[in-house]
Amino acid sequence: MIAKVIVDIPASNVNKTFDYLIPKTLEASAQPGMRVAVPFGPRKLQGFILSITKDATVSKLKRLQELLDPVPVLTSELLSLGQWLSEETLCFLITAFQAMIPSALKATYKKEFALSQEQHLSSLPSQVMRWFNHRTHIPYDEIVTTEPELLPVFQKLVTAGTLEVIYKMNDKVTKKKIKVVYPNQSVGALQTLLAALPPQALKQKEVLHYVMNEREGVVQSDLLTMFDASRSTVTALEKKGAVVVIDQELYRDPFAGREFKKTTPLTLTAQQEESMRPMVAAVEEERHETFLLHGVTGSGKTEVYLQTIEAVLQKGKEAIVLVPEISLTPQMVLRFKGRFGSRVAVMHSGLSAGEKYDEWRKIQRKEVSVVVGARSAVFAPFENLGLIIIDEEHESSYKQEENPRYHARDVAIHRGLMNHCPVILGSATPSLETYARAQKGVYTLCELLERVNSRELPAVEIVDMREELRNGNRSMFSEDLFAKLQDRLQKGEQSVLFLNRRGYSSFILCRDCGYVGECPHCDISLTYHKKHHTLRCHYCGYAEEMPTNCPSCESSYIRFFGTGTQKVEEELAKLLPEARVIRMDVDTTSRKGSHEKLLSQFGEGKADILLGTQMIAKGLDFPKVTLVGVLAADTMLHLPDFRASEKTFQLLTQVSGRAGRHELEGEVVIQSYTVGHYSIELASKHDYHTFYKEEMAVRQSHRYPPYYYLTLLSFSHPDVLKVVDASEKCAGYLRERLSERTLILGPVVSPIARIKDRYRYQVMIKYKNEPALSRIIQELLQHFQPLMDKEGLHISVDMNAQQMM
DNA sequence: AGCACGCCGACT
DNA sequence: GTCGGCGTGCTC
Repeated sequence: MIAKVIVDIPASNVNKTFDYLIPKTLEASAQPGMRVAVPFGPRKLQGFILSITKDATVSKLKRLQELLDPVPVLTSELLSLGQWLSEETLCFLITAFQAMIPSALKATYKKEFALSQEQHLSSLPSQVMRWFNHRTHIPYDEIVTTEPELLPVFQKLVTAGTLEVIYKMNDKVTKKKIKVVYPNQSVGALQTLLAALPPQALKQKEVLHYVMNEREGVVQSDLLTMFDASRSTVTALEKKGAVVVIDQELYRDPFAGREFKKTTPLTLTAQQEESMRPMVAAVEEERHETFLLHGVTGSGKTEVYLQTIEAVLQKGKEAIVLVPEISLTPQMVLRFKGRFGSRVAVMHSGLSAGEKYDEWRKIQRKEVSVVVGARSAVFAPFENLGLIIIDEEHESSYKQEENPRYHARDVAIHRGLMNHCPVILGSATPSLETYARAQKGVYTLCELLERVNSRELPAVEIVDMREELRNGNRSMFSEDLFAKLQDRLQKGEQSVLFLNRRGYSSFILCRDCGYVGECPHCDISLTYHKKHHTLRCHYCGYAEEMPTNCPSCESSYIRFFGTGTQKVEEELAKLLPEARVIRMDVDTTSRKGSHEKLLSQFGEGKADILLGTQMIAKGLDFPKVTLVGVLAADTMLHLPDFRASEKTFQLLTQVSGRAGRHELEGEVVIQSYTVGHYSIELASKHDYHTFYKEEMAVRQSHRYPPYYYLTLLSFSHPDVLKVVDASEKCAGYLRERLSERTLILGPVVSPIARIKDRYRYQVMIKYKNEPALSRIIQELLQHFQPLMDKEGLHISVDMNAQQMM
């Protein structure tokens, strides 16, 4: 039998299957979707079996070396989904498959030198022999980093046959194994065996006496500490056939030992009930349908999800819930764990690679029926999928900005289609694309326009900060906001202050000459890092000491413009010294679990003001919060992005929704320098529908999505002339082949003109109907392949660009 | 990706 | 005359 294998190299010339002979011994167990180790040239690589056939396309076959999984890691559905994904996003097959499995299953490769058979150390030159002191294998990398001039010597010894090169392949993360001791015979038989033990075998007696009643097994290390015994005691018992020791895979449960308060379904409002009915119907009928659940903040979308999932579980099926990374908070997880207990797996970036793997294994082994996770959880290997939910559907984090450049929403809908199951997109501020589709009837629109507690949405006041400045207020708090903060402080109520991080990033600036610290390799300003007192580049990792004097004019008035939040915190301390402030930003939440800790402190009333960035905009739900302040609403409005208005509207709406969710009434103050702007104006009125109409008109007149599709080609090269030349040629190539109604813009320089010493240009394609676009771009890539290989030109394609960078 | 094979300049 | 530069093409 022949296995068609796709190997672990993302390159166009190996983006196809290779045939391998399946050894007789593995024939029974080899299955499509398994990872395998295969010889590839002189190396040993990981690969995936795509299919198994009788005959091969080539004659000289190698045999596959090893099966790396007892059961396939890719289900047959995922195998075909990968195919689809690679066509849809124009990525290599291997890249699509790698995105579907936990990174712990990725292979790492190592090259080593070892002495050949029948060779003796003494035949080595002394400077090489030194390396073989106390070991038989010398890692290639070690020589490269410490004594690269010795490499040719090693190489020569290889050609001479004295040394050989060994290619090693390992899993990235070793599965945590634990030894468990089980009784190996009936209690009666063991009783006899126990009696027959020699009298001096005290430890064995004790241990066996204990183990024989533990049919569930005992962890060996526990057993040994319990009786102060050693490994040999257990081995002796094993030899006598009394017990058996089994290596068992151990789950690292990040929620181990945590109690989840069981919650029961809440009574639904009439609106919730009405929205849910068609969703449950689709679940019952196992029919694909995409729903847009448009519910204002606090309208109880989550409860609708939970009860729809309940219907899925009733049917014995499984559900995927996608949540944006940033709102995958413990609060959120608790709601799901509280309702479905141990039937839930949770996948988010806060988990270690090992923990992620363990959660994934729970899905694979059918130990859970619900997964709550960020973007990549859309690939959960369920085989009986009954529902996919995407919460906060509009969030940009659902788009992966590296290969494969997929949007989780598209993948979800495709999986829904394949599995005959409904997909629910939920949001208070749906993306224009989604809402437009709902309007057209492509998706079923369900609206929840009332909050569950019938509370009014909070009153929102917009403050013109230019006015404040004219009146001599140079602080970052308007008089109004400041007065309200004081008021809450007096009443013992809580406030949330929101600062948009962008535009406030922590660059350094010379106040004399205007010098801004920039990365020498990337056209981007350096970010100040407090912990190392260095300036670092976000893109390439370049770091330098924080200068004491301006590198350009020697002035000592060089200072960094603090992390925004830090600065606000300082000012708060000056103006409201009695206020207890909790600051949440990348600096204070980088440690594991600190995010959670800070929030629970705030929830317990240990602070009066929560000050933070994006990360506090979502999902927070604290009864005592009655004031929300947005310090600068328009910092992201001026970004070079046609979605800037939409993003501003979404953010302001989300933030406003944090106030007055319970008994106490809430109030919101938005400070802005662009008060007339419709996105700010309409967010303050909680008026999504008018915003939708206005923004749609703008999109139509500028020919942007959802009226046009948008594909972005990016080019990069160390030589600016080369990249301009290449991108012009590509634009020309496209102009010749695409229809006249399609717009091809550029090439223009990218918003970030240079990263890691490579100059960047881009070409934007706006189109309504271009059925052959994928094929044409594929041909373009083929056509320019020689240029990419020879000159080191990089071309990246984003078939559904969300960001212009 | 990594490696071997292959064709043109400065060296024992 | 050879060692070695990296351009080209292949890996089942």
